Amino acid sequence: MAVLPSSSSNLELTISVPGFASSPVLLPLSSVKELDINQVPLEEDWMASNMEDEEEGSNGDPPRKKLRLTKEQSRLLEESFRQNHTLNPKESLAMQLKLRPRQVEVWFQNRRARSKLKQTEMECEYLKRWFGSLTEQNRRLQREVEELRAMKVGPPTVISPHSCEPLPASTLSMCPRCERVTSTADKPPSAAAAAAAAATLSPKVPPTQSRQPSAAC
DNA sequence: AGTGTCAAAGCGCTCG
DNA sequence: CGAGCGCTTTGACACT
Repeated sequence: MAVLPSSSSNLELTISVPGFASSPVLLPLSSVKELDINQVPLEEDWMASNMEDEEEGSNGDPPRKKLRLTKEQSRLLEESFRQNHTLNPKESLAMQLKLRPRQVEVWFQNRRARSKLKQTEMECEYLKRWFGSLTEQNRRLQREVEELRAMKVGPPTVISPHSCEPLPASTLSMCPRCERVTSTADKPPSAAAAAAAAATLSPKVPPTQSRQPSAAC
């Protein structure tokens, strides 16, 4: 994932749809809002409650206290996450934040999960839009076919320059650039043409803008 | 009361 | 075999 400078209140994400160059997208980070709402506890009080948590677990059913990270802790964690999505070395960061290494580890795990979730949501959103535009394009082409059928123009007789025989109408198509009738029977699709067709199908460019004049001529 | 968020825990998988 | 990680669930807390 690309790392770009961003403010601490933004969650940096990239979307990686197959065939697409990943593009960073900035999203609001909801956790910051929550931390703003909360009063930041005094360091000593907060640490005291943290250390109480550390003692738990020796006997059965210890009450699990909800930990709230301070603004500064969140900021440092986010900064560290932006530099590297995996945690290393965990002890030094934990010491810097006055947290247990396990807490820092868990934070990174959760942070990665949130990142992935956001990315999945964005991919889903993108695919929905893509599906919509493909549906629209399909509708347009269907209409075009109907119009052409309605014209009921007799098929032109085209003599192949190679075989000197009349070509079947089904093999003929109009080049949109030079507006000449070409035949697919004369020229079987090359590997390059197939690749170009695949490129048209793959979402490298917005689907509605991907129709280029064919390179038949 | 219902819902959303997020720290934390538990479990299984992979890898060196 | 242990460390590290992903995935899922749990529970505390805030907000409506």
